[in-house]
Amino acid sequence: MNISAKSKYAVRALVELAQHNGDQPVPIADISARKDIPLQFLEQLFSSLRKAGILNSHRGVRGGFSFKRLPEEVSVLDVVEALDGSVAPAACTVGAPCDKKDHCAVQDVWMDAKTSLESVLSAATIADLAEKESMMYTSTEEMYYI
Amino acid sequence: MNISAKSKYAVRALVELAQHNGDQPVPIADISARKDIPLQFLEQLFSSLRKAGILNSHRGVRGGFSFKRLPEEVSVLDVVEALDGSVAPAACTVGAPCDKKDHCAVQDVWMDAKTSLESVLSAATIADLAEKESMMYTSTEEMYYI
DNA sequence: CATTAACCCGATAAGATCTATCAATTTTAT
DNA sequence: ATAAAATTGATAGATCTTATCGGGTTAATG
Repeated sequence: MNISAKSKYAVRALVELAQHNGDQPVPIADISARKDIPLQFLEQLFSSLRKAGILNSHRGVRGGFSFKRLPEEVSVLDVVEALDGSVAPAACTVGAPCDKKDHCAVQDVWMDAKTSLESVLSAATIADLAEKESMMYTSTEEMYYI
Repeated sequence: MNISAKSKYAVRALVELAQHNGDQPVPIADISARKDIPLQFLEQLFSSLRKAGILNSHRGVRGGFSFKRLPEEVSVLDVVEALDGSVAPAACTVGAPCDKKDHCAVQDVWMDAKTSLESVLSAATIADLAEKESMMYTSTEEMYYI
């Protein structure tokens, strides 16, 4: 059970984007530098997120990316599904043919796992995470100024 | 997010073993044939399950495998952890060092996912599944005898 | 209108992991 | 003795993941 580096990078990058969300699009080079994510890899990810309808892109000088959907309405599940596909832990839970010899009670367990994962990951939005991290940052900074 | 074929094979195999659980150990060749699992691959899996304290092995003629812990007390999580390790979807949730630049709210999400998965997978025992499948089998058979 | 910042796209390489098989050995009931 | 069965270590083959490369396109700006 693993969430790919793609999804982990992407969630961190989107949180960063949400924190810098003004009227200007943000170039991926900025995000790459701040979050220490390989630039060309991040390009691939954001390209997928654009195709998934989560981001807008703007080409040319002063271009970059911005949210197409509000960060409040983009969940971690949306990101993971856009980049890695379903979180189903077994193909038989998403329609793939199962070994017919099984009168398969096991499938129910994988299905429960899937449902449970979806529930957790859809509960967390990018906006939530951005706000949480801003608060963490603030309180950490305060440590130095007591 | 994927559960390996190893774990899926193993759970199915253990359900089969639970259904045949008498005083005699069951050879893996039988289980392999009934569940259509590659024999030598299954050997590896059962060897791991033995090392994990879930199964007993008996060598020689009339040998085979039997449960060391009762099927009622072996959860799907136990099996998955024995074969694939932790179900943690991100290394940072199990002690691996995280990128220090992050004031990381994202980690909480992966941690919730892990907890939720563990909860679902530990709720299902091999004995539960064996019983369910026996009932399914019975009712399917009845279909033919109406 | 030339320059440059930035995204776009397809290919591919490097590495890791997963799945499976092979060959040889050891144990033990009969 | 023989045969049934687990044990062990090596390794092949396939697939997936993680990047990187190299060129292309778009558009703001002076």
